Amino acid sequence: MSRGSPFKHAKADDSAGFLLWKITTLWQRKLAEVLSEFGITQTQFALLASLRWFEEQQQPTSQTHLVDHTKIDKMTVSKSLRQLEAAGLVVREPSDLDSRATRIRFSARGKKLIQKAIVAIENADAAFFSCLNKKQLTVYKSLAVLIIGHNQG
Amino acid sequence: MSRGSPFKHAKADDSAGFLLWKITTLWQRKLAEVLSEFGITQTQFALLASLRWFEEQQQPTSQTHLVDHTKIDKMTVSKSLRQLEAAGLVVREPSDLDSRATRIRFSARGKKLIQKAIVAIENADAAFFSCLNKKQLTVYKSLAVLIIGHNQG
DNA sequence: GTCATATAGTAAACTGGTTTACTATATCGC
DNA sequence: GCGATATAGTAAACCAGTTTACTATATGAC
Repeated sequence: MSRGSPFKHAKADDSAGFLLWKITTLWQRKLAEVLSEFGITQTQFALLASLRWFEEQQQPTSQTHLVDHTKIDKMTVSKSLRQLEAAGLVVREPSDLDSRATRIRFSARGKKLIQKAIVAIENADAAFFSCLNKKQLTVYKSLAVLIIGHNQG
Repeated sequence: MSRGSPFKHAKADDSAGFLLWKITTLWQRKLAEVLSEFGITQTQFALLASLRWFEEQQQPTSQTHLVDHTKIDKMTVSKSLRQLEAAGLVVREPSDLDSRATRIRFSARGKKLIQKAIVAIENADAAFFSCLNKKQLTVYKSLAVLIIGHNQG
């Protein structure tokens, strides 16, 4: 934690974790703002994006698949998918492979929405990091990959 | 968002925002784990750390000061401070400068706890970023500062 | 002084998400 | 097959934090 003003201005002598916290706050805010246009939360976005990935692989998708893939806890996944169903963005139906499981699919509306949402997020992303030039962005991302590798599992 | 597996492995061709989201998740998890030993949330930690900063400046601190400083919304600040008061970590008393305002101070226990918590967080921070050497860390932080500067206000 | 406006803080209702404890089905060892 | 164990999903209670709408005090214009 900075020995100077810990919250007002980002400084290079702030700890990495503190800078991370600030970036995150700003990024989350932007994310929430973009997603609110689509009427979905970050969690729901992650689930839909994950679902899209499974559908691209042509894999029938259960809630458990989404849990494993997104690392979102299963109760949250259960509730969020019911909300998404209520919003008409996904369809839930009993799996024919495993009668305990629920198969999740996009509705037509849901598929369209996630396409658009992903584009919007990509744009927001580009804008957020637009102060870095190509080289800096590459460096930033490679360091990020290092940190992630170091801290997961 | 990656065109490959979007959630399993961090890759340098993932978008910066997606990598940020992953790092953040990992960092928040670690943070929550460390803070749970002290029985406080991240929000409460931020408030206590901010309060410590004000007390170091020898400034009498109101809830509004904490709101401005931490950018946490005022209702959350109000509730969190009441919890912290109930936990015996801070003292709330009417301000003598402004009779609408509440002055916030550490209890002895609160002061001790935040010292220790800050050390614990600093250690967690060092461990989290320990895969970067000194130079890399400096680069990472300077890019972070750029990004923050670009995106706030 | 007094009226209009701004500020400090909060109650109540709500939201998103987690924890705990459970049901129902599947699978594995025998 | 059949009993033990694991897995898919959920209901209910709970928790942290936000939104909305409000009270009370302070401040500024006149």
